[in-house]
Amino acid sequence: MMLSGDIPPNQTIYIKNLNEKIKKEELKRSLYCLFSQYGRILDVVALKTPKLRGQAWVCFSEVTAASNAVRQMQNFPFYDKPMRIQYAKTKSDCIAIEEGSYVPREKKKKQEEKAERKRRAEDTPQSTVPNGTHGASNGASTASFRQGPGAQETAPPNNILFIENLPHETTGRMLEMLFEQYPGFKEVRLIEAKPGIAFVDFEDEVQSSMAMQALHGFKITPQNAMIITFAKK
DNA sequence: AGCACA
Repeated sequence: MMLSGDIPPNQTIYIKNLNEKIKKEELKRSLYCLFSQYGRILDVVALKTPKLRGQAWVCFSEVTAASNAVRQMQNFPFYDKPMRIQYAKTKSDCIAIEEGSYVPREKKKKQEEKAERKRRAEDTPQSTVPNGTHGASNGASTASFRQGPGAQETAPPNNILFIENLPHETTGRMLEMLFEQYPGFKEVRLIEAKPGIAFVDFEDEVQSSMAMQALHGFKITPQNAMIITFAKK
């Protein structure tokens, strides 16, 4: 049983059945946030051409990351549509470049060039992104991968985030100020019996993922970088 | 359904 459709493993995953109403830039950012839990992402490609809308490619630095993503995120409801994920059929340019094997592809035929010009016109300029994603970040917030390829217990996405390593003095209000700037925020729950941890609720897993990506590693004090994972179900 | 990187 090869459910992935007979495509051999690839560092890049191909995603289809994406919600076509989402603007390209937002889609790419959300995919980046959602998939960065599986490994380092080198590139996210999404086009809004008639032929390519509703699809995207996410390039990982490791095949194992791609494999985990294909399995664990299969059918994940993303903007109200289940993602269909396969390995990409070909090697991504960004991967080839990293390997030093990149050769610019053949010049396109006239036909295709015409189609491409047409696409430029249709790919209407998207209004600039409204939300303040780049709000809070101090130094250590971007990279969330300590473990190398190998041991990996990635919790499945959850609309509830689990926060650890908080200073015991942390108040609910402090955490609210950090998390409420992200769309879908509902509430912070401190655990009285267990100082240093908290749960933060979001409307859905996509939104919790965005906040996690943005705030993981955020230093509340120099000794207290927040550790954020999806809460266990 | 549809596999690109300009």
